[in-house]
Amino acid sequence: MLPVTLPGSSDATRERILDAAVALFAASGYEATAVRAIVQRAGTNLNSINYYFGGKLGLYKAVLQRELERAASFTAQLPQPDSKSPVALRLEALVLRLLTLFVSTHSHLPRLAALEVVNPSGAYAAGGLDVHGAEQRELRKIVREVQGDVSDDAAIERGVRAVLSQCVYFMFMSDALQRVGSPVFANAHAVRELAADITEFSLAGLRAQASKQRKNQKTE
Amino acid sequence: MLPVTLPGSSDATRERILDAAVALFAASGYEATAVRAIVQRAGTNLNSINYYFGGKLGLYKAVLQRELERAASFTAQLPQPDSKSPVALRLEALVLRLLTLFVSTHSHLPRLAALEVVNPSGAYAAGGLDVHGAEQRELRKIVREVQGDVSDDAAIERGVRAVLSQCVYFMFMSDALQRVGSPVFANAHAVRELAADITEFSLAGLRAQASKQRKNQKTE
DNA sequence: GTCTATACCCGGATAGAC
DNA sequence: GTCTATCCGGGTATAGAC
Repeated sequence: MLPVTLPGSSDATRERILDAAVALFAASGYEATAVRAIVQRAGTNLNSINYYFGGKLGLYKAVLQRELERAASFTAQLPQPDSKSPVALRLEALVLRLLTLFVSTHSHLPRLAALEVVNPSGAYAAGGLDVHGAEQRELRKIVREVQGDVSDDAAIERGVRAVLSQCVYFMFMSDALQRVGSPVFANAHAVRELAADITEFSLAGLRAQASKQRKNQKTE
Repeated sequence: MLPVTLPGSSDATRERILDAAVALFAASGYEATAVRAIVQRAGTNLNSINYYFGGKLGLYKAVLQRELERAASFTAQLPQPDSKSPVALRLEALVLRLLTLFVSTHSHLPRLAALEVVNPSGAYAAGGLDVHGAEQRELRKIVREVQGDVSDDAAIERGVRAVLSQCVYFMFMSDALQRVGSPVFANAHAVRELAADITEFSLAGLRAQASKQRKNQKTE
C-alpha cells in the first residue's frame, strides 16, 4: 500500500499539484492532459503524481473531489430564502444558486462537469448532475407547488427539465460563447439579472404547462 | 498535393472508412479514437486513412462535413409551415426541427457537435451552433413577433436563449440520460410531444418576458 | 518520509519500401 | 494498395539522494 491519500501527509507540494492539475484538466480534459505537463506547471518531479496520488486517475479523482467540496461550501453560504417565502422568490434564489454553480468564473467545476457529462472518464460511474442532488430536490418541490393540483410525476419531470435546461445551458456553453465573443457574465450583477429573467420566463411556462394539463384531464 | 478530397477518387473503401470513423469518433471523441481502431473496423489497411484523407485530421473533417450535409438535407425535407400560419404553429415546427437535429438517433451529428462545442478540436474554428444559422434566424423572427412592440435586441437575445437552451439541452444530455436509464426518445411521437411541451412553455415565457419589459419601460 | 533521475514498456501516427 | 519500420510521446515502475 502506498501513502496515497492519507490526510496526514499534507504538504504544499500536494496542493501545488492539485492546483496545476485542475487548470490543465479543465482546459483539455482528462485524456488529453499529460502528467508531464502537470508536473512541469507545478514545478515538481515527474514521479510526484505517482507518489501522492498513486497515478493519474487518482489525481483526477482528487481534483474532482476538491472542486465539488469547494463548490458545496460556496453555495452553502449563499442566502437561502425562508421556506415560507413566495415561490417566485424561492425559485429565483434556486436559479441563482444553479447559475452560480454553472457559470462561476472562479471555479473549474463547470468545465470539468461538462467534460465529464459529454465524455465520461469513468471516475464517476453515474456521471450526471446528481452532484447537485439537493438543488434538484428543491426544484422538484417548487415545480410541484407551482403546478398545484395537476402535478403528476410526468408533469413534474417536464417542469424540472424546462427550468434546469436553461441553467445547464451555461455550463456547456459559457466557454464556447466566450470564444465567439458573445457577452458573457463578468460580474455578479449580470448573473442576478439572468436569474431573474429565467425565473420570470419559467414561472409563466410552468403555469402554462399546468393549465394545459388541466384541460387535458377534463377531456379524458 | 495528395489526392485527399477529390470527389473523383470515389471508392467504396473511402465510404467504409467514413462509416467506421463516424461511429468511433462519436463514441470517444477525436483524440481518444485510434487510427488503428478505425481501419480495423473498416477492414482496410493501416495506411488507408493517410492515403485517402491525408491523415487523421483530414478524415475527421471529412466526417464532420458529411454529417452536416446529411443533417441539412434531412431537415430540408421536414414539413415547414406557411409563413402566414399562427406563431404558435411556426414555433412548434421550428422546435421540432431543432430537436430532430439534436436528438436524432440515426445521426451521429449531435454527439459530434457536443464534443466539438465542449472540446473544440480546431477542425471548425468558430465551433458553435452557427451551424444551424437558418434555424437561429427564424427563431429570432418568431421571438420578435411574440414580443411585439417591446422587442429590442437584448430582449430578443433573452428569448432566443431561453427557447434554444431547452433544445440544446438534449444535444448534450441525451447520451448521459440514456446512461443513467432515464426515459429517452425512442420514437418520433415522443419527440413531437416534447416539442409541443417546449413550445407551450416557451410561448408563455416569452409573453411574460414581454409584459415585464413593458412594465419596466413605463416606470422609466 | 520526501523528492529526484532514469529506465521501461506501450500505443499512436506517419513515412518509406515493396 | 499493402506491409513494415521508425519515431515519438504517453504513463508507470524502479533505484537512489536528501
